[in-house]
Amino acid sequence: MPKIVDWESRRDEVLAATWRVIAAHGLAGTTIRKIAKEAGYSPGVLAHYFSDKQDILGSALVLAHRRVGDRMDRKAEGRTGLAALRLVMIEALPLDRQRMLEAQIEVSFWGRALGTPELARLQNAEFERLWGRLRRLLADAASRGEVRADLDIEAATHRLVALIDGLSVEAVLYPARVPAERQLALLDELMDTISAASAVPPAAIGS
Amino acid sequence: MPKIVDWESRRDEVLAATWRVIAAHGLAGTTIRKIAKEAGYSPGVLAHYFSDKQDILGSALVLAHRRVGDRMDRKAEGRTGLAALRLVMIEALPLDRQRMLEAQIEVSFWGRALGTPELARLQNAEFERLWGRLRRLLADAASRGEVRADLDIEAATHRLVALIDGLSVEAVLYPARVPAERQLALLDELMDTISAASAVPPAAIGS
Amino acid sequence: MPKIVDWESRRDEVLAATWRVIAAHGLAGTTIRKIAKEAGYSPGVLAHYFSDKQDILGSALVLAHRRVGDRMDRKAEGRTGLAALRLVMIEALPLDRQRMLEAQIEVSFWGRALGTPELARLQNAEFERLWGRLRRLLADAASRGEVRADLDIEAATHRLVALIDGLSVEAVLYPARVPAERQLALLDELMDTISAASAVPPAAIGS
Amino acid sequence: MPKIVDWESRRDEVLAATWRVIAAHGLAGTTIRKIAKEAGYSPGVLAHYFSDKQDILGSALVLAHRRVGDRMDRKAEGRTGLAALRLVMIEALPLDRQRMLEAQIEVSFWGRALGTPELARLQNAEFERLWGRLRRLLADAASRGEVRADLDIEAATHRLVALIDGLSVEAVLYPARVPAERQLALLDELMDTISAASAVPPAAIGS
DNA sequence: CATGAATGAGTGTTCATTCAT
DNA sequence: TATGAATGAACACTCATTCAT
Repeated sequence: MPKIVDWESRRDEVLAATWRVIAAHGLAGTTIRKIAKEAGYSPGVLAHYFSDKQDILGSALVLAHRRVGDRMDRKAEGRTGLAALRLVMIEALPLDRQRMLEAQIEVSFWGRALGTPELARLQNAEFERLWGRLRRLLADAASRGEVRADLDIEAATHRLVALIDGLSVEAVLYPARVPAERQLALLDELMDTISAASAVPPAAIGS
Repeated sequence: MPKIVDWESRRDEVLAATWRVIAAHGLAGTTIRKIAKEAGYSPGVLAHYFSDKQDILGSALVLAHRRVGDRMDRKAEGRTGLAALRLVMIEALPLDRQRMLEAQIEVSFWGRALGTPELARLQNAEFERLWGRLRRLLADAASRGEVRADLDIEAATHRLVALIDGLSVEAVLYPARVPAERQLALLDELMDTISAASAVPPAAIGS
Repeated sequence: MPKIVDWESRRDEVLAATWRVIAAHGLAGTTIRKIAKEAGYSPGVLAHYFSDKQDILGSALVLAHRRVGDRMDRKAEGRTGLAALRLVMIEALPLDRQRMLEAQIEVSFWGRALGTPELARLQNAEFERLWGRLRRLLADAASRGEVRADLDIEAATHRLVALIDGLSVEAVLYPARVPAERQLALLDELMDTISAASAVPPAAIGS
Repeated sequence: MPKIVDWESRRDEVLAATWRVIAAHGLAGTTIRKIAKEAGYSPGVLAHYFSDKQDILGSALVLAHRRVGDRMDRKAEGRTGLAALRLVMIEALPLDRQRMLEAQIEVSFWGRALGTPELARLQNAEFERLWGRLRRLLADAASRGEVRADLDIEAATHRLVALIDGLSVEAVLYPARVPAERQLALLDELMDTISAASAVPPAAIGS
């Protein structure tokens, strides 16, 4: 009678350990042995839950994204339009320890995509989900008349995503330069240029 | 009468080969053997020009930055204020093949900083230079009355830098999503929110 | 139920293989690959039992000394004074195959000390142990009135140690010149000059 | 018209540099580059004076021996028997800086013999010369009636050689334990057991 | 299921040697 | 004759992966 283990929770446990190792040693310094040690298991056990190292790393990235996505869902629940968008954006910015860790994971994987097509595809799909989520929120806000009438939703989505990505890498590399207040200021500035409530004349922006 | 080689140009030759290897195989897949092969030498030669692999990689990053900086100098020469700033920004964005390669180099190194404090310090210093250059240009523009009277120069610098970083990583990972026109549109939008010529009432933005 | 290995005995197994490789190829020709092959393992295994090559070599030297020391303990057990001293000396001289191997190990490491301070320290500590053991035995013999009343114990200890070292290197380099009988003759001559019982007329020495 | 260089003196210059490198870095840390640098030449020039590294090292050892031999010749000139023997022995013991350097060279090469048959043969020949020199001096002393009538000249030679070798290695590894006075004391003790004049009462030895 | 011993390919690096200049 | 650039093999070491227990 084999021991019954909670497959999913065991996997998540290992993946969370993977996050910590990546944050501490970088992706290049992340070995299966370090992950196993951090998780409290023997190196060989990972083979039961993952096919290989690539699987572990990819899964760690996906899980991190899912955690962020879940938080976004919870925070935006019951809200709509720009109000929901702002809360979603806040979950994506490296504003506290947890989100800082997520940014470290994220940035670590970016450079890996160049030599690992499989990972590049994965990142593309993940990126697509974030992009789609933001675009949907913007479209929702537009349908509610919350945004400037002439807003280019694709371009606006791009501005949001670029802000997340830009601030993420800066927070990882130069944390002192990216305090939470600055991040919120840049976010709100951006939201203002989107908002219909802004006194900004349409013709002056995005032309 | 020994064979005389141009030390500097030989180094640059190897570093350019390093760029190509990084772009093709990623930083993790960049080995000294591949660099030597790409440069057309035997693995041992690199020891003549560099102390170790870290030296090669760090030098490759610094040289890439210097190339960008030199182009910025040339393009901005004889110009001032926002006009100079725009030309400088254009050299930093992944708008063509060359600048795309530079973005690939840049993004590849970001993830490496976490496990390599030495590299993190180097990146900090390089980042500081870009940040300082942009801030100086903004201050120059301000002194010429080209920017909004109430502009927070630090925050505006940050928006510029975040745009560069955000678009860089996106261009590397999802090139189809970041065509040159989109990049220029986002840049000009940002320039507009900075410019005094903008009809945007000061109170409406960045408050 | 993982495969259980006797850590200590596996280490000793590798170290004994190291001895054989050193004796056959010299310390300069001793590579991790040769050691692994001689021990019957793949090169990578050694990393499980030793931190690095220095660790292997140092441990091989220490183990060789411990083997000699253990034999000395066994042989001298229940004996005292000069009788014990003589048996101890015999274990240190390259009188048979096993002790010849030990001499080869020993001599191989001497030259290594110059460029390896860490190893020099180790050798100093080991030398100290042999010196102390011989001095204690001499002091014991003195307390039993077995040695000449005016014997300088430090100098006498030195003569014993110098004999071991001198004969060791000669046995390694010119084995034909250092047969067992010659070694025993030199040892007994030396013991005679120490012994109080030495009724040996001057003329009888060296015969 | 080619530049005329003094072949021999250029070789000796390189070999003296080799001694210094060996003393400073050990034989294992002695590279052709270090030797060339220490001698003030470029690495490639050594190929003009030596066939390969082995040639350099072997020649360095032989030259060191010749230097010692020359000193012995000079010191013993005009002397005979035990008086000459004592002066010769003194040149072989690590009594001052120069002879200490020679001991370092010597000891460094001992361990190398095991993996380098060619070097072992060389050392055998060199050893033979020292052995022969000492034996001749002893035989001369015997013919002059200076030694004990029943002295075994071979065995006595061996005691002399073993003293040199034993003290040499100890001086290299544990210099503090082998001060000049101790070396001279051990030498004179040994000379006493050889000398016919030795009216030394047993009790006086070792004081 | 879990272990951790074992594998072996691949890495950065060093170095004696060669050779065009 | 002298240079030092270039070669390429060998080294110690790391690590993902496999597998007997």
